[in-house]
Amino acid sequence: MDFKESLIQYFGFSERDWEETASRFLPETLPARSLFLEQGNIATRLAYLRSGMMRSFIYDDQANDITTQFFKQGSVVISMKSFNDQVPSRENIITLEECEIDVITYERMQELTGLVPAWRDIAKHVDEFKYNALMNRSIQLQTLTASERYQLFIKKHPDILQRVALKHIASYLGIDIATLSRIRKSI
Amino acid sequence: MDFKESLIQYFGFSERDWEETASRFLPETLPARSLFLEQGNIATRLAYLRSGMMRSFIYDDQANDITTQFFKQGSVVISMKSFNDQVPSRENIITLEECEIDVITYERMQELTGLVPAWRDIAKHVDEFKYNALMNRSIQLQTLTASERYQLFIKKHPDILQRVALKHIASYLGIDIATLSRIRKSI
DNA sequence: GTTATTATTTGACTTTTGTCAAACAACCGC
DNA sequence: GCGGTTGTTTGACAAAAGTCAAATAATAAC
Repeated sequence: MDFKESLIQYFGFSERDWEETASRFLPETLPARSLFLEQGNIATRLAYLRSGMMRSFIYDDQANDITTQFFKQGSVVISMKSFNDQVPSRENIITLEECEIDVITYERMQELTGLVPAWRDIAKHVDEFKYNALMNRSIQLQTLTASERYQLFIKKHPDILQRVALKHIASYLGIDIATLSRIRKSI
Repeated sequence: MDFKESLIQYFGFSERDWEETASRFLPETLPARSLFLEQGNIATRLAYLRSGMMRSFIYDDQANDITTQFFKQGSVVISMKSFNDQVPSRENIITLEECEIDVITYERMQELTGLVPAWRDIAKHVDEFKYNALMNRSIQLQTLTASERYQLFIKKHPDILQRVALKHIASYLGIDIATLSRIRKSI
């Protein structure tokens, strides 16, 4: 089911609602390794990822590049705090491959929630989905060993494993790259 | 500034808004070590914690009690996923001391968002605040050593340290209790 | 294609963290 | 205030994870 159909089915969109929505999402193609959002800037846009893959990352206190999220096909690409509150972002979002996205600006999204009230519910759903994902991730970091975290990751995201550099997976899991290499050998 | 004043000041509440609000929050006193929410149940209530302290916890796959949050005076006590979506909770919430709370049920909260639209914004604020807190926590678990996590914790929450059993702080930080004891000796 | 860059693996070693068991300390309920 | 329960510390040890440096391997840029 595509985007339009799911809006109609799950959020009761009318044809008119869909038109207001579609006219505000603009298709765009980003080359590989290009920044969608840079830290320090206010997130002015949100994207639906039609194809390709992105990741978000921060720099820790030793300036290490730490991956905090992976975005794959079908994901909503957003820095929640920065976009929702219009404050400078702590995180960067960068493409890992060429990406096809549908982009909406903060202003257009404001219009849209005015015109199509169901967009409030969608936004709430997205926020809650992201919150739950983060909660699960947090509990995993809190309770699992490095090896367990990696094994769970490949089980849940075999597709990401194929397409992303191991060093990004390592930092995402909070594991040193050399340690991850040894974990991989041992299983 | 108390609750009423901040609603008037930050959310433009009228006297009427306040009355609708106040009549739906019921004061209650919970004894120490009593469950506010038990896993498997749907969270029917949300509380504002006037005094006392609570924690949320889950059981991991080895049935260890893992603390996931501390709630202190002034916090909103809620299991977000369970309350917002009205699904069974994975987490438990329990008092650590006698607590004075103001409680509102899910139904009353629904009424309130209908009568006082600003409550939508407040709910959004609370959700975002919790999301940001979780994001910070997650990054700490991902990037800091056990000792660094503990030192940051005592710096940010000296008050909790005084009032909560070390084993709960240990599980919250993802550290074995014996290891935490040694970390404490070393600093 | 070739070279330069970047990513991954591996070895040798150190440090950090966990495990198990026992001792000690604090707290609770009667 | 006593006895039992629960919480914390400690020792001896084992396992997990990190560090540094070098060797390979893979990839990107020309």
